[in-house]
Amino acid sequence: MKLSRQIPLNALRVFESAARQLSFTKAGEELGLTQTAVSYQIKLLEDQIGEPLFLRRPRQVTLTDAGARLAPKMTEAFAIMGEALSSLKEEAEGMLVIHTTATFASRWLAHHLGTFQMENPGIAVRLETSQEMVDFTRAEADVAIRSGSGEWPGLKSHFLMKSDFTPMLSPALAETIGGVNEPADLLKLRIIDPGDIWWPLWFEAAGIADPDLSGRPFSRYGAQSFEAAAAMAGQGVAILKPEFYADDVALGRLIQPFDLRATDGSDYWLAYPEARRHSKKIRAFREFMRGKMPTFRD
Amino acid sequence: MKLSRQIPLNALRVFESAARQLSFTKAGEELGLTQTAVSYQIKLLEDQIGEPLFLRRPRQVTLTDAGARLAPKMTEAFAIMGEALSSLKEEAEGMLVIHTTATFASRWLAHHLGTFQMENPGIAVRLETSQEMVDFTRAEADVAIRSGSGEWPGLKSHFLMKSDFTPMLSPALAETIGGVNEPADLLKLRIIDPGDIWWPLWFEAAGIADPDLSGRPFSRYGAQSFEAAAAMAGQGVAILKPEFYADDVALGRLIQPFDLRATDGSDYWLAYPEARRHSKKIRAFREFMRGKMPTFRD
DNA sequence: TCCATGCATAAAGAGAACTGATCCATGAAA
DNA sequence: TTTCATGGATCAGTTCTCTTTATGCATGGA
Repeated sequence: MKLSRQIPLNALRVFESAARQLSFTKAGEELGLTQTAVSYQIKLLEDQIGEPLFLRRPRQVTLTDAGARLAPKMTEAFAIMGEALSSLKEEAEGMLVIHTTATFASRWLAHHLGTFQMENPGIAVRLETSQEMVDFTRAEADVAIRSGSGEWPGLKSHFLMKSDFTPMLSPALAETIGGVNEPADLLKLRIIDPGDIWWPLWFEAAGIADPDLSGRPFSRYGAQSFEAAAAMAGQGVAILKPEFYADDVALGRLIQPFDLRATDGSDYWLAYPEARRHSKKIRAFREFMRGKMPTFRD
Repeated sequence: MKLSRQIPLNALRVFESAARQLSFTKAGEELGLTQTAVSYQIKLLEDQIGEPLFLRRPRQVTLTDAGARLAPKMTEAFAIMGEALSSLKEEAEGMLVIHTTATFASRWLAHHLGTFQMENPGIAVRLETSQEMVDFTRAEADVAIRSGSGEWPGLKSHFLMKSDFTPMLSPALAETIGGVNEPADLLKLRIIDPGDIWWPLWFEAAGIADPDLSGRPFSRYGAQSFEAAAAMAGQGVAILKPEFYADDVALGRLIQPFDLRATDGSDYWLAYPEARRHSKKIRAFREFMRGKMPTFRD
């Protein structure tokens, strides 16, 4: 059975307007309908109720007792709906939930989010971090910043930057072997997380096809930011995305001995559901990222 | 523009049910829809709002923040509507407005309406009397009892009884001329309202083709019940519908000297708008009339 | 691993809803 | 009085929303 058969909601909506204005024509104007449609809906409702709601007098309609009782209730009910709906839209536009990795959050967003909030005082930001790409149908998320291929079905994604990496270490540690001058020098030092697949990728790019990392003291940190902290503490060489550690280089806590970077093929992307690309808050964040990321692409 | 574009009322209705039960399938059952339809409507609403309302988790859905804020408001609004609508139906069914002539009201309804109200304690009766046939689109009326042809467009009408008439007078008046034995005797008496077109019709039926009524003392009462009162007071002979005065005959206040009745072609009918024939109160009144009127016809 | 549950998606069809044209009644203005 | 303007009703035609059937997918439990 059609839903509209049970409670003729559209007819009630039309009735509410017509009762408020005591005119079918005006109701039509208010609702963007023709007078014909209003007449049709009112009759529909009257048939459903089994009672006339309007008395048709020439050049004006008036409410019957029944209509007069019904009208204020309908006005009230539709007011509640309208308010709930519009306040929902407002609130929804005021809260931006960003999902990203712990590393990107701490190393990049932390530095730039303040600017976004200055520019968008009406938008509160909530940051969620996780290792996996967020599923927008299962979690409350507006946008995600992730490394990957940029191919996610149903999502619109914008290229942010290449996810390439290079060895980094503390200046003091480099000094212990008289400076790091060529890639092979790194093998004289402790490698932080030698199981990381980035290491063989980088060494291969550096011309050292098959470095023996297997026998080395093994310590898995799992998150780049922890590895970076270990490197800054002089505990070894870490392989990091230099974009994230520009500050630490500037402050002398880390050095990047080689310009050479390697990549594992996955880049950083901004992604959000295709259907929500016109949302105000999403547009605001997208434009903010475009301004902050020189390599941003649509 | 379609009305449903502005506020997707049907989608909200579906959302309300789904949010209350946290299940699309159950919502479908409650509303008499398939799960597919529910899914479609929810998506429609989410697109309209620009914000997901449900989180789809395996084997169950849960409300997002936005959904949780919206749901109680919708439940409230729909409750108001539902209550207003059902109380309207109850009230509407509890008040029966009968339009009829003053004569029918005082001479027939007055005697029988008590029975109707005993049988239908939930229905209050309001009686409106007027000379003209009521226009159901312009006046608050549920049923009308009228004499006429029974042909009223848009109205369902039931034959009640023939609208035939015969002379009636007080026994005392009849005695003054030694009893009324043949129609011509009536011409010896004062005729109440000799201008009434019923008189020539009846005399013609009685075989007196062209009685001279023109020179008689003229008094126009206009309503049958006033003429009847005058006849009972012995002021003359009135031409009346005997069905209305059976009581007065039984009490000896009036006599009907001849069985002969004449008719002007119009009968008594019960009428109401075709579209409202299934209304409970109208059905109740129709069945009541059927029981009280031996000549009632569908 | 297999089955039951619950939602999503696609395609197609029904019919509700809307429109445009026209008609009618009435009150006001000429 | 006649004419005009206003406001609804009616009718037929059309659009497109909504619904259904069929199917797929993911997950939790047996």
